[in-house]
Amino acid sequence: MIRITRQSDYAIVLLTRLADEPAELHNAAALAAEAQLPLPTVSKILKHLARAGLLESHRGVKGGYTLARSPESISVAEIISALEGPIAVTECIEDGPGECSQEPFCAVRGNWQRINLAIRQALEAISLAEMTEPLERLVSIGRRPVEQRIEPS
Amino acid sequence: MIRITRQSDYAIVLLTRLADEPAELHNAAALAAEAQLPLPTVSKILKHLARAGLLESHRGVKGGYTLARSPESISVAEIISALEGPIAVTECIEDGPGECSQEPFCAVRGNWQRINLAIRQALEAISLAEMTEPLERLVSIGRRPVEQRIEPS
DNA sequence: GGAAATGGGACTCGATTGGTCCTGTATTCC
DNA sequence: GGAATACAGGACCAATCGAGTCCCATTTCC
Repeated sequence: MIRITRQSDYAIVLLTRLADEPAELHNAAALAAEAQLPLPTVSKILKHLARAGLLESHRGVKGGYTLARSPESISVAEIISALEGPIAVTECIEDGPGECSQEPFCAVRGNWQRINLAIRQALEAISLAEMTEPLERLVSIGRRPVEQRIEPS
Repeated sequence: MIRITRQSDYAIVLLTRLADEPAELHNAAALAAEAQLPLPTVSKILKHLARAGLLESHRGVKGGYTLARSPESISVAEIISALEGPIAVTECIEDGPGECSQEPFCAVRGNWQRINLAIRQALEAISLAEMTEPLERLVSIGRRPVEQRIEPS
């Protein structure tokens, strides 16, 4: 269904909370309460984000998480990749060349790669900072990918 | 994983075969053999495409399928929608306003709608005809969505 | 040393998808 | 007119995947 997982969706919601107060440490319990999501799930997501390098974690009492980088430099594509692995619209794209038995007969694989690239670039062009902004300022979502996509790859 | 279903993938492969010989009737068995896919699965996919109006079917001996429209006028987005329903990156987008209990607190829903729109437009901009073309001619995949996406919606 | 927090898994349950099969209906050909 | 062929529509099963929970180890602060 061209669907991201619910966890990626949650992740973005949680990260926007962290982006609101970048200087402070937020622990999993507080974030879960704020976002009205179950604690174990929130905890799991935060762990993944920390392992991917998007969050810095601090253990122990008074521990918690902060953004590892500025919200402007974190893209939606990175967040999704952190939880779901590389962005690949079709199985054959993720598997890489040679894994699909149909490949010799398949006339469309290369074109899927192009589509996949277009989607990935669209997601890379949107920063976490933009996701926190109200809608009016977000016309750039429609525009930003343009420059990147025009140049041949 | 931002993944389309395998059936949508198959559908595009099958449709490219139909697009190669638009004037002739192709039955399910022949298409299955050409694409090296199991007949029941191919048959199911073709039925869905026919019901969605992308294929015209002819029953009886010597029956089969043809494209209902020219390959240029069928978009990848239509094909995916025919098999998977409307393109919606997140649950809350598909459900429509009011269905998500988090909605009053959710600051990012509107932004997801924008992202979803960008992806949908990228898929709408690619025609079945383009999927059949060799890679060199496909720089347009990277360029086509631009004009549509710039205009405010 | 105890409490509180993250780190890293294993595990279960449910939904979705992939795939098959069966019955009915329309069409063609003999 | 009957038989063969091919689509229409859905029921059905199995496998996979995602969501969510739980447990235990490790670190840090008081």
